[in-house]
Amino acid sequence: MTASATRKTPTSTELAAWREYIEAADELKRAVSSAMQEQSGVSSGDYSVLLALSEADGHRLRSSALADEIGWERSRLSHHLGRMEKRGLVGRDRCGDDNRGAWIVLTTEGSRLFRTASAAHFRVIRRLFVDALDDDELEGVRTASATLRRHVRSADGGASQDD
Amino acid sequence: MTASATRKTPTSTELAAWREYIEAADELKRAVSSAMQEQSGVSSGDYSVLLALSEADGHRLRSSALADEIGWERSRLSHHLGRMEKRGLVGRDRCGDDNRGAWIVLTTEGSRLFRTASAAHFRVIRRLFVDALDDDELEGVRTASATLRRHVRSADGGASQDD
DNA sequence: TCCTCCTAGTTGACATGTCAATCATAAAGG
DNA sequence: CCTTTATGATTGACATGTCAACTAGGAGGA
Repeated sequence: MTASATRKTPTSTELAAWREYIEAADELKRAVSSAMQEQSGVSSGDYSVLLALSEADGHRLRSSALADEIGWERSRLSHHLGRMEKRGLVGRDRCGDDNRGAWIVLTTEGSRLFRTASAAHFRVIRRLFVDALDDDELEGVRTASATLRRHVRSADGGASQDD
Repeated sequence: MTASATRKTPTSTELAAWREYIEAADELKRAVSSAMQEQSGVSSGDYSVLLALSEADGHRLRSSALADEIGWERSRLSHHLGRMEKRGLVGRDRCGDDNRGAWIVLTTEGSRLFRTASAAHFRVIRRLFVDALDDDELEGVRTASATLRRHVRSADGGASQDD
């Protein structure tokens, strides 16, 4: 906001850092998804949903609570739940006191698959991510990521701080 | 590969780092895409393609060279080029010595849009990414990202080093 | 009651990605 | 030449995401 604000264009070093960063994240995400899919038949999206439901009270959540929990848009979740329901991983229970929606519940099959997928998830994260970095690097990545998230969230609300 | 190999499951600290990392990347990517789309009507995918073509000799590339350049699968690029062609951003020139494909060329409109989009791209990257980190953090992110990419690439080829 | 507004969630259209199959041309070998 | 095989690229089916529009039920007030 001060000295650097006079420069509109990132330096080539800064751009290179951006490019490394975003491509690394893409490649990692793709590799993790494909390994998880292959090892357990569960995508990262499926896994987020299953994890949130597993940790929820009674293995069930209202769809908007679930969306908040995993940080998804409602419509994205709605589409995804439809697909998971077709596969028998989740179901819906009518909710007495509010008929606008229902509880999203983990089915027996969903629980079973989640246990399998967790093991695969842990192996994959260890192999592709944790094993690549030492403790200091890992800590550096964690704090930088947290900083970036805070920054993006604050910039998004107050948008158009450009120029 | 040694001490840590006896542990199958990442520690909760390691998992937390993974989660911060991947969510930060997702949020950043989404924020950047949406800001670029809004400011210039060009998505990050479009931008990669336009950038590669702009830097190419004669503003043209064979489709597989372009795919290598930006690290995409062929079919992904093919679909994307189809959409960009419909919008008039790229075209195809028959290639004399090998009739299996064509040169992908930047149209005048494509060049024009690329210039606009570059300005937006720089502003957005600066605002959402570069401004969030100091020089040391940026350098840390760059090296950690490079390390991760190397690791993923080597693990992907030789896959299934699990257990 | 009934009108209005809010909230929960779904839907449809479309952009984007992946995978496997296919097509056309090139290159090699008889 | 004429098969066979390799290469460049597209296609179709389908998974996944986004956005805007819509449905339906709750809540408050005249």
